[in-house]
Amino acid sequence: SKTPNWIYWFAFPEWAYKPESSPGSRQIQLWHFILELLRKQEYNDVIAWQGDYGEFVIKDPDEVARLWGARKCKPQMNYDKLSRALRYYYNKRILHKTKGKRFTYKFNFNKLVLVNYPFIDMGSGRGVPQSAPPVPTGGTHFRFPPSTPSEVLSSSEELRSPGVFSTVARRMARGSVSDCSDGTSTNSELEEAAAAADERAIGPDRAFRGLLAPRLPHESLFRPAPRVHPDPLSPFPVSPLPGPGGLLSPALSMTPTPHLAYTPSPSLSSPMMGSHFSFNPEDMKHYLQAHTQSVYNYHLSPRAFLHYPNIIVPQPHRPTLEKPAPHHLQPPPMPLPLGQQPTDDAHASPFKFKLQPPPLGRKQREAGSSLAAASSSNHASSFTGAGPNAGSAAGGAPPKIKVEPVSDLSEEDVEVTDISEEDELNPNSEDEEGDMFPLLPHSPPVSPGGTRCIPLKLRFKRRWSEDQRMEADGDRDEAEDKKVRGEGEDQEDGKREGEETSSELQRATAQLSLENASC
DNA sequence: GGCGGAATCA
DNA sequence: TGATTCCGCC
Repeated sequence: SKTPNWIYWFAFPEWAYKPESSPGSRQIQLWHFILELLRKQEYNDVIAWQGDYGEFVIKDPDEVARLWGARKCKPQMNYDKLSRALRYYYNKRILHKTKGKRFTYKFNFNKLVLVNYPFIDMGSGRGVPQSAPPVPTGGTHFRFPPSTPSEVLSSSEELRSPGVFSTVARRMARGSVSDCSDGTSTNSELEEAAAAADERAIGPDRAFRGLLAPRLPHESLFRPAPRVHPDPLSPFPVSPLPGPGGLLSPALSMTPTPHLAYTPSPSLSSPMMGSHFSFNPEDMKHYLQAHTQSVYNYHLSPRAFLHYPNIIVPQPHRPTLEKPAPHHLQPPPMPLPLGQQPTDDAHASPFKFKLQPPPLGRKQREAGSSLAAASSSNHASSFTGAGPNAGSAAGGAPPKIKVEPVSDLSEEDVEVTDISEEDELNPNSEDEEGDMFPLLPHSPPVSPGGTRCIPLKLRFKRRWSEDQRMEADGDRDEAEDKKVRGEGEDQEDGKREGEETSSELQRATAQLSLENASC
C-alpha cells in the first residue's frame, strides 16, 4: 500500500532519541526505546509505523519485550509487563491505544503540539523539550503543504530550512547508538556536536525555533528579524528547531510541565525566511491551510489555529464534522490568538487581551446554584466565550470569561486562556479550580487587575485535561481526567480513517543499528 | 488482549 | 519518577 506521507518527514529530532533527554531518568525510557526500534529497519518485522500518524504496531510482542528486557537487563520482561508500562503512558499522554487494533499504539503527537507553547519546557532540565518538531527524513525539497488529511502534517515541515533539513537528515542517517547498560549514548555526542556545528554553519537559523509559533508576532514573519537569540534555556547543543514543527511536536508532551520556559515573542525572530524561503502571503496561506487542516485532523485545541494578517485560510477538508465549522478558519486581520471552541470569537478582538477566570464567588452566583452544584469545584469549566464578542456565545448565559485588556503592552502576544467546552458535555468534570489554560509561562501569576489568580500549576493541569479530551478520538475524557475525577466511563473507540500501512518507513528513516549489548 | 490498581524497586 | 511485577477484571 501507499506509504503514509507523514512518514517521509516524520521523525524525532535527534535529541529526542537520546536517553539523556528522557525526563527524570538517566536510563532509557520505554518510549525512547520504542522510537529507537521504530526507526531501525532491522526491526521492521518486530515493530513498525503503521496507519495513522504516529501509530505503530508491535508485530512481535514477545520480541519487543525481549529486546526491551535485554536493554533494561530484565530477562523476565514480557509483553504483559511491557504493555503495562505502555499503559502508564496513557496518562502521560505519551501514547494511547489504537482501539480495535491489536498491539497497536499511537504516539500522542497531537498533544505534543503545544502550539501556544512551542518552546515549552525547553531547558527546564526536567523534561523533554516539547517543541520537538518532526524531523524530515526523506526528500530535501521544499514543497507546498498538501491538501489531503494524510498529508497535512507535512505542512509543519514546509517552512523548514533546506539547509537544516539536510543537516538533520544527515544526522538522522548517522544516528545515535545507545548501549544497553545505562542507556547513555556513546558515539552520538560527537555526532551531535558535529551536527550542531553544521547547523551553526547555516547561520542564525538555529533561532528559528520560533519561526511560526502562533505567538510569534506576525510582523516578524514577514520581515527578517535581525535579532538572533541562541536559546539560553536549551540544554541541547542545538535547538530542537521547533519552528513550524513546534506545532507538531512529537511525543514530547510527556512532561506536563509546560510552564517553564516560554520564549518571549520578541526573541522569536526568524532569520531563516530571509535566507531560505520567501514568506509571501501565498506561501503562508498554504502553510496555514495545512496547519489548519492538521488542527482538525488531530483534534487539536483551537488554540492551534494560526492567525496571520491578511491571510485567509481556506477551509480544510473535513468530511465528518461533529461540530459546526469554527470560524477560526477565517483568520481575522489581527495577530490575535487563537480562540477557543466554536463559540469563541477572541480573534475578533481589536485589542490585546487575555482571558481570566472570573472571581469565584461572583461567577458562581451568576451561574446559578443549580449549576453550581454540578460544577462546584470547577466553576469556570464551561466557559464558552472569549473576547469581546463572546458575550452571546454562551447562548444567553452570561459570559463566563473575564476579558481584560492586557496591561503589558510590551507583550506582543495575546493571552487567551483556553476554555473547556468539554466540560459542558461532562458536567461531572471535577477539575480543580484551574479551568483556564495556562497563560504564558512568563506572565505573572497574578493578573494586574487583581483578577483571581489560578495557580499556574492548576492552569496547566487544566490545560492538560483539555488536551487529553481533545486528543481522544471520541473527544472523551480520558486518562488523567478520569483519574482525577475517579470516573470510569466507557470510551468510544476512535474512528481511524485513512489508514495507511507502511512497510517503507525505514526507507524514509535513517538506517541505524540498534545495539543491545548484553548486561 | 487490554486495562488499571497495588506493591515494589532502583 | 519510571518502570517492574503481579493480578483481578472485562
